Amino acid sequence: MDANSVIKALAALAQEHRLAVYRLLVQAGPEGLSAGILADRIGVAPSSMSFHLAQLANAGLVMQRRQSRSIIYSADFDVMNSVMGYLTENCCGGLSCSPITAFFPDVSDQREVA
Amino acid sequence: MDANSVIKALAALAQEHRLAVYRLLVQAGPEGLSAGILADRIGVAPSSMSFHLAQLANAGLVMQRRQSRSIIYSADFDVMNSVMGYLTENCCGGLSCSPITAFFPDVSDQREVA
DNA sequence: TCATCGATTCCATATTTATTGAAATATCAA
DNA sequence: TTGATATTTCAATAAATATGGAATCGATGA
Repeated sequence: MDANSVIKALAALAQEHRLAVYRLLVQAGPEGLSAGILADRIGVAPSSMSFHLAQLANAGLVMQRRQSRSIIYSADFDVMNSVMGYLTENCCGGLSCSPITAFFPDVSDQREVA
Repeated sequence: MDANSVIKALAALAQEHRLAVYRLLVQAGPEGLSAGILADRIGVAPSSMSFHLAQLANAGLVMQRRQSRSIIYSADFDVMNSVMGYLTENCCGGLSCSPITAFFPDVSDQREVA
């Protein structure tokens, strides 16, 4: 994965609402969530949500499919996978930064988005 | 680690020059590199480099120490470690996105910064 | 067909970010 | 002290980002 793609993905996630959206989509699994539901849950105008979803899609972090009138978004793990690989490879000392040493969940942070 | 800290770290890395700086500092190890050397290597004005280093420092990704007239920056892996943990925990399906499946280096990308 | 619903695009605006020259600060050496 | 060096801060500017109302597009059902 090239640096440009990594930057696009990091920039997509480096925003309060988009990070929250991505977390919701990860939770939601393959079924995904519609743009409208996401706008409601996050609390932004539909047009703003479209803007943010476009960024996530442009970074390759989410997939979209039409289902009747709704457009359903779902997390696509491929890019996230590559980003994690890039960071591990290029931005970690090779010793730390591994999820093995950081895997324990921060329970206090579990409900802050929904 | 709270979402805000993650966002700050991701935003710090989601910029061409800053990502390049961080990679250089990871390569450089604990000895680090001075602000001037970094400005030269990256190819930006000293004041621009100060701006970017301030963002990395504010995100907690780098440490600084004065050594004579120079200020030496070095990578601090703690925050990166936490970010990796947060992403693994909250933004990955729990199945993929693990460095175990993405660990193999992209050799073609090794020299693009330096 | 027509009204409606869900989502996006367009537009205007406000905010944030990035950039660099110039000035200010800190250190050192003569 | 004076001058040179390294870095940051300040100021001005340009560019990118985020926001939401209004208009538009697509799909559905009566």
